[in-house]
Amino acid sequence: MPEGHIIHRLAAENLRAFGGRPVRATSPQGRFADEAKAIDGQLFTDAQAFGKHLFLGFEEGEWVHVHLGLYGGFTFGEGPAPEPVGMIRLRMENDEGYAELRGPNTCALVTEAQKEAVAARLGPDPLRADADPEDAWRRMSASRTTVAALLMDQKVLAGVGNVYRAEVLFRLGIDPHRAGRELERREWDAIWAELVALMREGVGAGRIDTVRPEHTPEAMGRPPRVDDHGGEVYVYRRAAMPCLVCGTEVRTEEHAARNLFWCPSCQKA
DNA sequence: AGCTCATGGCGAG
DNA sequence: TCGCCCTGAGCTG
Repeated sequence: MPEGHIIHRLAAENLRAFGGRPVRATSPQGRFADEAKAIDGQLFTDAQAFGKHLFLGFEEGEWVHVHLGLYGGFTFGEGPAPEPVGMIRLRMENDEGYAELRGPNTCALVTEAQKEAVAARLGPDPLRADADPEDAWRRMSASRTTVAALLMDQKVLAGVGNVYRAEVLFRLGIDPHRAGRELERREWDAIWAELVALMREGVGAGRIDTVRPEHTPEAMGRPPRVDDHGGEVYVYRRAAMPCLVCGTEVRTEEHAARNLFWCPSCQKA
């Protein structure tokens, strides 16, 4: 259940667990059996993240391309891997430990060229050092689509999902329904800066926390609340609850087939 | 046992 | 914009 911060974290975790050593690969579920056999026993050479896309590199030059989708996930364990439970698309093991991949939207063996093609069609990723926010601004500032939809469009920005988009717009007091072309340059600069800071923090924490110290439930004298996603947030999945800043009921609506959350009072046009 | 929901994305029309 | 794909948890009955 991942936005970009989790994918970058997984790249580091896979590299730490398997990097520079041979890895045993299997597909207990069977749906990745031929590909797992092809990489079985190779050196695990690299792990890279581009937005929500994860690439695991192997010595013969191919990559395992993973996209977790809505509910895919990795788990890591120490020691020998236990009997498979449930649908394990890919399991990797070495003498120290193992990793299991379940429910990915994508799990495919690809060439270097295919990997580059995936990276090329993505917008800048706030978590990557080589990201150029100007690419995103060009698309944003030319579009009649809403800022809410643009922030989730991976061709515009890579790695931002439903939680970060809701929280960044809240923190900057921006109405999600405004068109991209109506954004001011300074507002875009602030959005990018917030994404870089919040997502970096998310990589370290492994969860999304966006509430400023002065607005935490403790500071405000409210009962603590942590959502199922595991972080402390202003509006994401807080529909009909009081805004942590102004007390107005947080609103929700379906917006381009995803749930959008915002405070109608703090986020005005 | 069956439904509903979830931090995502693709292709068809 | 819709339907569909991936899987498991947390309900309801």
